[in-house]
Amino acid sequence: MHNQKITMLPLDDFFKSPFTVDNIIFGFDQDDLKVLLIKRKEDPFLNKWALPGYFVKENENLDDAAVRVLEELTGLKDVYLEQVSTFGNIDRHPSGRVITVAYYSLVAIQDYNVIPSNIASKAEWVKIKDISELSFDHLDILQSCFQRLKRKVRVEPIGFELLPAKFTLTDLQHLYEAILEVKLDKRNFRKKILSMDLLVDLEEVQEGVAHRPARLYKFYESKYEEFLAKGLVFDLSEGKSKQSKISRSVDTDI
Amino acid sequence: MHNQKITMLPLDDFFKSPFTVDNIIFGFDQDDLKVLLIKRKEDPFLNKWALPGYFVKENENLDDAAVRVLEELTGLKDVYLEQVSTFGNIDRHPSGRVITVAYYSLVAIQDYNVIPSNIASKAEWVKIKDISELSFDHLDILQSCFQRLKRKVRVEPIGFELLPAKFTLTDLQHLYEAILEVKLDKRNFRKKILSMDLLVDLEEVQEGVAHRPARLYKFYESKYEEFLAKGLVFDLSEGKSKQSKISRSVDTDI
DNA sequence: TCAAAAGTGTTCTTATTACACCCATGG
DNA sequence: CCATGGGTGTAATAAGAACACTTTTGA
Repeated sequence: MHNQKITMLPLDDFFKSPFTVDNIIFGFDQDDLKVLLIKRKEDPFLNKWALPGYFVKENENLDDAAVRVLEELTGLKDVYLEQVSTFGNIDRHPSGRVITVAYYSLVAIQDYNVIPSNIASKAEWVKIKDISELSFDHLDILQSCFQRLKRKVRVEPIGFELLPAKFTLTDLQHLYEAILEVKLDKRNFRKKILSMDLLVDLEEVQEGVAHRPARLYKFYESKYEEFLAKGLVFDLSEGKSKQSKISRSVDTDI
Repeated sequence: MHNQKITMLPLDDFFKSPFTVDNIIFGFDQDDLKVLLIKRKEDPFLNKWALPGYFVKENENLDDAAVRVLEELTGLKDVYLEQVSTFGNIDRHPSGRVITVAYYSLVAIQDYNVIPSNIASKAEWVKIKDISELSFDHLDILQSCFQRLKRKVRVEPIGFELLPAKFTLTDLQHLYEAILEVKLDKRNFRKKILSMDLLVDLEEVQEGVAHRPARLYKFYESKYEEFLAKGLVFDLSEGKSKQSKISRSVDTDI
């Protein structure tokens, strides 16, 4: 205790790096899973597509930076972001070493109005299957977050965030199919999802469709949150492996 | 393209932080899950217990830094480390802002010889349930990694890393019970684990125990790796919720 | 011979899978 | 009246849960 000042090394003795946050915002639109991208108007990667991300400030927690940067570049506000992982290879940024922390989120595309600004000349929802190239190591980051989403979908209910307030069972099935990249059986899907007591039948139907109109549902909010908190395993994929095992997740974070 | 030099901002214009890696090394010993801790011989937190972690160097990838720092502080070599998450709140380090990336690993305690050095005056395996206080925000980091381990155990086989080469079914059951913090039914546990074709009966028994000696098993390596790669759900806990659903994981990383 | 842990099966219940036809609407 | 997607049930199989007694060893 008496020599505290003597043994403490100043932080300036250590290597310091700039660091950024990058956001992967997933949205679902019709039958496609999409990601929000910006077109850069700054070098490096001028005029190239990238994830909306930028530098963290000195007096800003990482999580706060992710929220701020997302809003500055795309206009998206009040989005819940979850940290996924950190990319810190020495050569990942052409201008020098930059460490980046990746965050992800799920949003309903129709609820947000995208306004590009700051270093973004454009901000657009792009189908995930059409993305083959991105700035920096953003394609790796996207892959990593997509893996996380696929995993998460099996352990938590997902959809509230990605679907409009009223949706059909087919919409929900298509969402699961898009994320899991599988085909599901309509009857089994419905049986399972309805047995969970997670949906409320709105006693309304679609209008103006050229076929029998589908019933509309919404999520039963308190039940949805209970499932989120308890983290019940919630696998809707089928025909996989005969070695499947019953599972339950206790944890909240994935 | 013509004005690339003009629009590119130098990285020095942005805030730079020192950053560290912290390692959570889980081990299993008898019936207890343990974590490798060091006693610090440097301020801040002089003489306090902490996770083995230190600053990253300029020309070092994050993953490489985690491996190096672990060896320097505890003598553990050739340990596979997996990134868990990054802690970057502005006030997490008393000397100023330091961002830390947490890594975790599972090892068989008896396979490693712990040698404290560098800023570690001691390095010891400590029972997880006996840890109530750690330096910095290391208790939060530990909690976060323990959650991850609990999740992982349900989605991948675990044990190869934590158990000695030869073990009994009861050892394996106790490992699962320690991680999941539940009691399992002996018959159901054995039925399930043996049906997976993951273990090899060594046709040997324990020696020198004051009770009927148990058979010894080892992991069937190629099968084990196949399970790791395919990520089959592998839940051995019971008596949880009537809402359990059959699940399968496709992803490798957790 | 006693204490301690090993080892072993069955029954009941619940969840998953596979699968095909009629219905309601707009054009 | 036709094309389009909506909506529905059952039977067979597989997996999980609950549960108690006998065996083997060393002390």
